Amino acid sequence: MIKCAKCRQIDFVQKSGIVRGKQRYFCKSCDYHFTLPEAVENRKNKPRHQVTIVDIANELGISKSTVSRALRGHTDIHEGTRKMILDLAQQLEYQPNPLANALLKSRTNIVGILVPEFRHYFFPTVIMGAQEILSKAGYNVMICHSDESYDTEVANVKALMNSRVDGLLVSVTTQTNNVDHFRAVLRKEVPLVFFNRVCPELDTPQVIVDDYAGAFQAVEHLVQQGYRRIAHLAGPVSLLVSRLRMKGYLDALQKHGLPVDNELIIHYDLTEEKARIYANYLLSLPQPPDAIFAINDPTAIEIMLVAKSRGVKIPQELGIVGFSNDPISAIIEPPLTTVEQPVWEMGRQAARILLEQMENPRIETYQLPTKLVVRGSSVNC
Amino acid sequence: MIKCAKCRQIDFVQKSGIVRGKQRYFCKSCDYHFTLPEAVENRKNKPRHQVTIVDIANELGISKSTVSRALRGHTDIHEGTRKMILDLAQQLEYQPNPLANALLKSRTNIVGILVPEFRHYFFPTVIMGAQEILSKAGYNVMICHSDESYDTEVANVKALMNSRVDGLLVSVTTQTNNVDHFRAVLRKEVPLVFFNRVCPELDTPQVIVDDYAGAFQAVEHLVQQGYRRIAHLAGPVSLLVSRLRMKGYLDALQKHGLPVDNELIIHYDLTEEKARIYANYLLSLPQPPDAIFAINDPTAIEIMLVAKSRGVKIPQELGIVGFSNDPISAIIEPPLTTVEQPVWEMGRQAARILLEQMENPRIETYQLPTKLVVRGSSVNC
DNA sequence: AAAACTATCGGGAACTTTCCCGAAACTGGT
DNA sequence: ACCAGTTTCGGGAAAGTTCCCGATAGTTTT
Repeated sequence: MIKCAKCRQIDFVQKSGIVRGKQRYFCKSCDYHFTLPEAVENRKNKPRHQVTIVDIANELGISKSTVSRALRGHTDIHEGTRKMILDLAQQLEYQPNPLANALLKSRTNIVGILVPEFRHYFFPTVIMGAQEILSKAGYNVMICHSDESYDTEVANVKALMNSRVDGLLVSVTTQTNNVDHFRAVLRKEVPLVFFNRVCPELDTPQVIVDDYAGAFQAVEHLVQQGYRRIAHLAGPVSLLVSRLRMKGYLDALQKHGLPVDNELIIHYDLTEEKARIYANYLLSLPQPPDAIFAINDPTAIEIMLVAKSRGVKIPQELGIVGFSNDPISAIIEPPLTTVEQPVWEMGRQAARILLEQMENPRIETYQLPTKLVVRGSSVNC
Repeated sequence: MIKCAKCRQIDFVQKSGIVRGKQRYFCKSCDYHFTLPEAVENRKNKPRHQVTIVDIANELGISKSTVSRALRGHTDIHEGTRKMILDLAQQLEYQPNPLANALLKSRTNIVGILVPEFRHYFFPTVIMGAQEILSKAGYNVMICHSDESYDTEVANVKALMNSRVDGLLVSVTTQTNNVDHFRAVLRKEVPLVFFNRVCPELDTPQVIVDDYAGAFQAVEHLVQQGYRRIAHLAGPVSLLVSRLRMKGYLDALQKHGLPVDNELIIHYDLTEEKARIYANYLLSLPQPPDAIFAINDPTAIEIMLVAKSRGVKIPQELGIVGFSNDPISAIIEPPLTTVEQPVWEMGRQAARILLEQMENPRIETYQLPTKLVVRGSSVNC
């Protein structure tokens, strides 16, 4: 009843157990185990055949090597053959499969970008700048945001690395104190460039703006406008930006012989709620400040809103200066004095450095200029 | 002097041309062509060996199939062996190569998101919502922005498809009239979901908000506040959102017996410059409007700025209502009345539908609710 | 006309993983 | 000891490219 799959005889075939639910047989004659082949209809529903290089080769009766060479623009090929191949490729709408290429060369042509947040003007704009350069260079971009959470950042770095990105552009969270996950990236020799919120303790390029000079100018401007009791709502100490702007603030005070009052210096985590809380705190001090230098524009704007709600007049009773020239700062009433930084250019620059890093690794810190933009929130006339 | 690579004799060897810069030889004895092997140091500098499944197999003296099964949590394997493999994998920090998997299964676990711009609150927020759902489902996200350019959009779709994304989340540009590039996506059976700026002519799911009701309420609110000559600065006719909000505007006017003045209806391309130009145009009309319903918040804000610069008082001389409740609209002075839409939720919803689409394709339009948020810019008391 | 080249092409390994299916090594029961 | 049945493992194809290198046919040189 059962024919041996090999010798086609039926006499020596006997049952021999069950494998994966299917009856197995054994032919004593040819000493051969086998199971009955399934109906072919169970052929696994392929997703839809893609036209490949082999299809072209078969169609033309040549080898896939030749097709590959033609498509890659290699020299080692006859002009006629190349034309033939190119024409057919076009006709069949051949699209090379980047996955195969990536597997072979172990490079994906994808760059990962990791930012802490996405809600304000700053990071989306940096990303656009970076994307401009990267897509020109033939790279795709994979964007993650860590939502200011250290754990998410670690997870994202892992996910990006697992996706085998060819490089990483990163701005860390306010919580990032441990940088082991970035060390792992460097250990695997994946190019890594930090921007804005950088990691100076790591031996890899960093792109920042001249935070010190910007902060210094901002505070000096406040002094020149006659403000004397200038507070600073700063970012977390973990961030280099915070420390640099802080130093600019302190040095400007010192230059003009103003005392440093620790009561007026607050580090916070850059969340909206905390900004409001500390703004309220500052304004309800027995001796409240007559001006506040904020770590960035969103912070400055929260301060303005709090001041307004308390009936504190800007700039008469309170001067305010922010940092980064978010478009919103020109719109708000009164318009916000702020330190302009080339945001878009920062993305471009970071991308360029990343690309260069892939060719010839070099560790350097790049600094972009800042410029004070004076508006109504600080002109005490 | 030259030994034949085959027979090891030297007598019959003679030169036989040059291939790729290297001297080639021919052995008459064994009828064999050969070149001298290069020094091995030229071995191509591999990027750094990745630990693979084969490394584990070799280390343990078992086959790669077994390792694969163990790692994939297959049942067909001895508990002891599995533990051994898992332990070694952990020790070697084995990371499966998603590229090989992608090539084999032809799915990348990447979803492409394509938006027209990136500068305002809306799209980044939608993206965050989508990302939340998608990353939970194990997908990475590749983001492109077309910068409101049709050509860039086409190029981006092509790039994304070429990267073999498993699905696409799209909001089209203001210029998009031809949708052949999306038809190509559908033809390749790649799941595609539109959101916000949708393509109703394509048979694929669309996620929108109740634009009609939102617009209707907004305009009705203006009427109830006593405004009688209400203009509408609308988006391009190509976008469904524009048409729906327009219909809401018209119907609200009609319901309250107000005439429709075509002079007061302007379609524009959503750029800042044009917004300013048309705002100025409206306000310098012989019979200027006493209120403007703007297609979205950025437009409304441009109008406010223009009005301010012309000394037009808001809301006394000009009522303004926007659409989408951009956070900036609560901050600006006076605060902007606007139609709130669940932006974050729109991203989540679009992502969920895309995921469902991958399992069982179904064409449907999903509508999220809107809600009027009344603020100072329209309360004419 | 042999020798020395050149231009062009083909074969097959390699990249890493999954999956199919056959096979060996057990387990118990007779 | 023999057999049915089960558990566990290995071999090898497949996915789509690129690249190395050997091979062939035609062309020029001596």
